[in-house]
Amino acid sequence: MELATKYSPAEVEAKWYEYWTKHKLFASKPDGREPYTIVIPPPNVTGVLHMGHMLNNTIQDILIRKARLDGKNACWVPGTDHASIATEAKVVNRLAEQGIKKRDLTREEFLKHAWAWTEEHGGIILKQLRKLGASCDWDRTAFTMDEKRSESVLKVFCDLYDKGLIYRGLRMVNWDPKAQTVLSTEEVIYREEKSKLYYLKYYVEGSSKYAVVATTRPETIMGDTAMCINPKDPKNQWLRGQKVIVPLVGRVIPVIEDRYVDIEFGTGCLKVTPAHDVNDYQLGKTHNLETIDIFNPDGTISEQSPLYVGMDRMECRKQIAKDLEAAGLLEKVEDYENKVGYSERNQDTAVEPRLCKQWFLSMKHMADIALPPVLEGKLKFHPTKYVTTYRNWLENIQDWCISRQLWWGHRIPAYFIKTLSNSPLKGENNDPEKEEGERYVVALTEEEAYKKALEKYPELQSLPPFKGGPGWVLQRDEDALDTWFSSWLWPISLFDGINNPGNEEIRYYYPTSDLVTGPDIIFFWVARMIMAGEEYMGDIPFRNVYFTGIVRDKLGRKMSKSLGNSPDPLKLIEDYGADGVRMGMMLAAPAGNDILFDEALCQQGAAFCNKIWNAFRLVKSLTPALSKGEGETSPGFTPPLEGMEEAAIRWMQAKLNATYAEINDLYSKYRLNEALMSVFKLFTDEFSGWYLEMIKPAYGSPIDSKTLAATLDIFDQLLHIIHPFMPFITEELWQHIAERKEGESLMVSVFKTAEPTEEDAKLIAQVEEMKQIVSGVRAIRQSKNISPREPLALQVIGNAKEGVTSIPALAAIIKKLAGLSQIDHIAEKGEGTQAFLVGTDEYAVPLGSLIDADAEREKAETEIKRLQGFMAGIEKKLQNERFVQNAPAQVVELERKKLADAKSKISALEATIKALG
RNA sequence: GGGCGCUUAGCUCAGCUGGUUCAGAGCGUCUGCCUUACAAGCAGAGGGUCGGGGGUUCGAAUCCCUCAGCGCCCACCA
Repeated sequence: MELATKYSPAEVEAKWYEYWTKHKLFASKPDGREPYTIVIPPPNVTGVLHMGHMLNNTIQDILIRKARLDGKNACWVPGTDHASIATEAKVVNRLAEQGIKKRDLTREEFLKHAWAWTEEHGGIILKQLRKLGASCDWDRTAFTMDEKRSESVLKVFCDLYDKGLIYRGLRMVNWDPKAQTVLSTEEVIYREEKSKLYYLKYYVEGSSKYAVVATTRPETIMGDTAMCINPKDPKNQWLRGQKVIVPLVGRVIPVIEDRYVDIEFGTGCLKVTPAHDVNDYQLGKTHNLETIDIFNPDGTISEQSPLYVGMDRMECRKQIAKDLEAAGLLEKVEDYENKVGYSERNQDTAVEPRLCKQWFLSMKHMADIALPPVLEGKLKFHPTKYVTTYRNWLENIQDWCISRQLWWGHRIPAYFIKTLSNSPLKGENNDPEKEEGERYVVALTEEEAYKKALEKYPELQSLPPFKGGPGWVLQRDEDALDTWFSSWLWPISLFDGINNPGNEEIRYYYPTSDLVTGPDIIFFWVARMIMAGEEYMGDIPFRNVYFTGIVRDKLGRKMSKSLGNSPDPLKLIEDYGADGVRMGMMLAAPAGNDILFDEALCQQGAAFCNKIWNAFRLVKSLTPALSKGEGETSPGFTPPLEGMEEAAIRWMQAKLNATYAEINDLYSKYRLNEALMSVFKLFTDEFSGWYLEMIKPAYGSPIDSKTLAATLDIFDQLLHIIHPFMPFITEELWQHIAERKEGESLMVSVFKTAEPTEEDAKLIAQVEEMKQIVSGVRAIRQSKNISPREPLALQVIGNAKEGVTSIPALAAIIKKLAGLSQIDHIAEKGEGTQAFLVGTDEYAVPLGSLIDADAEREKAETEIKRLQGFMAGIEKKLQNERFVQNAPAQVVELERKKLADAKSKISALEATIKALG
């Protein structure tokens, strides 16, 4: 079979992905093996693959594939998230393009469009993951809004309500005027912003004097219902008990006093707008102030305001500044930096504090159960620094606002009781801005809701009938739940653990093994999954969380559409192959740090594939001859010398075992980039650079069949080690190195190496020494411009004869790799040789007239000087009594050895100078 | 305003509880090679005193203090 000198990934990757899928090799079912489970962080159902996903899923795939090779029952569950705000926004936009407004549609009509959109775009991202090689158990693909997951969500809502943990309350919440929904505190991101500080004049009623108030939001003056000063503020004492006039508006408001006001800020006067600021709301409550809501839900000025009705809040700010100026009510405007909250999903929309009634989950209990497993280390974070972040958040937790004014999502299973007759129930009140008087029940079905309603409100039975039926009906809450209220159940709901507690799957797969995700969703998702896990399973949802970094470009900038610095993942795969891209990602990804992505790294990945490919071509080209002792029948066969091949094989196996032990350790610490680097060096340097050169027969000659078999075996092991990182090329070559039955795969062939032994370590050390001798000779060739083909002799000087050249097999390898005609052991080196040291052993290559005596002498002298300085340092140390007394004996002994070594090196160098004449 | 983390070779990063992996790796750079697996390659070389300062210690990249710079998270100062 002819193999091209370059590896071309495209066909190979498509072929093997199909093969794996066809034979269901990613599938997992509970069995007797140890489970290894990962649940995918579900990407947005209508999302498109970006570099963050690439990194995240490459890591998950590496872990899953490693677990498979370790013989575990690996199960990677894929799925998508309905992403209520983001998806609803996309659907709204699309409808807008068609000239359809959301508010003109019924809920059912809108949802039809949303599902159509989901089906059209849904799952594209999962298809893209296949290109990357992701070995998910696709038959398990789930969606946060599919039947099982939806049922789980509603059940949990009802359960938590019954436990008294979910409540409905009137609160100051964060309102997104664009999406027109509330957000949780976590969904608001604050950005430092250049803005203006406006100084407004508030005239004292019936006086020509005025107070000045500094504000960043002049457009809220229509909602002012007080001015506040600090009672201890001397400069504002004159305002005590006065009434002031809101500029432009003309409303007269009282001056109140509260220690909350910062005397130092601005003029020490604060305008109080209870409807539009969290602190002002508190003040309003304390001081019994009126609340005037001057905004509509879309951020325009409401009818409640005497001025600017219908104008957008941002427009209004500009206009009001002009009008204040014109009216002489604006004292000055200063530049100012402040933090403005934006919606996490609509990053161009400033969030508005707004008072309204929402559903909340009480978090105290959740924090209490979620904190211990992480603090006690039962659940581990990698890197550990996030434990502090986690703890901080949980210890200062706020209740979770879980309702959203959206249709795309899980509709809240709460039913309001609406009276129909002319005689409503006493105290009935469905005003969203009033706390009291609401009647509702929470139930899984409407039928159940009726029953519960009658139980909870027996007075309903006495309500006069309406049009022949009961005098009341149930009206289901229009709102949907926060997306994260479904994702927090993910590790449980994927195995149907809410609907079918204790089923076989949940018992087998839960707790899952590792979660791989970004630190940006530690609160949104990770913490809440731990809460749900503890609440519903009484156990952690996963044992380890590996937090990845953010993918940035090579200049350290975040990848963004506007910068155009985000490569298209699929294009990358096309250009470098999935294996190449995977390696490129991983090389750039130190555990827990941001990754600076550089396409050149994919290049390196692709080059490594090529290296593997060509090493394979060499191995494949070797033709076996009979083994030693079986005769030498093949023409041109050179029998192995002094056990050279045996030594090479033993060494390579030892090196492989030792490296794999190291790699396993790195995996356990999630230092995957370092593991990959080890794999890379093992293959490139040790196997290709040294081992293959050791066993490679002369051109056209056959190879001893035992050596070939051993080499194939080593190659097989290397493929196993590389496979998690580069699944495609390894599978391709694995199929070529032996006869395989249809359905077999490298991916599921369990692999283990032997424990490294002391003898292994000794052999490895000997070969390291040997390599240095070879490199020493090569360096001489390089400096003297001697062709590798020209044979040289090597002199082993004096005691160096006890080194590795005394081992025939290693000496034979040295001869082969250094291109030597002979190795001589001599007592003292003669003239015309160039020497080099390996440790304290001295070697020399006779070069005759090629030697530049002056240059050599100078080099030796410089080195002697350096060594003398080195010795002086050590001697000083050894003369220091406190060192000798206090330092461990080992350390002192070591210093003595260093000294002795330096001495012997110097005498060797002196001999060199002498020999130069 | 609190908290966390970072600063080591041109770049990206390893260096755990202080002393043989102590100054490392990969990439890049330079030099020489089209050597019959691979020029997406091979061989060889150069390069940092570990952000600044101080301290502890026989001994500090490693521990402590301090200054400077950078990054992230949290927090209602208009």
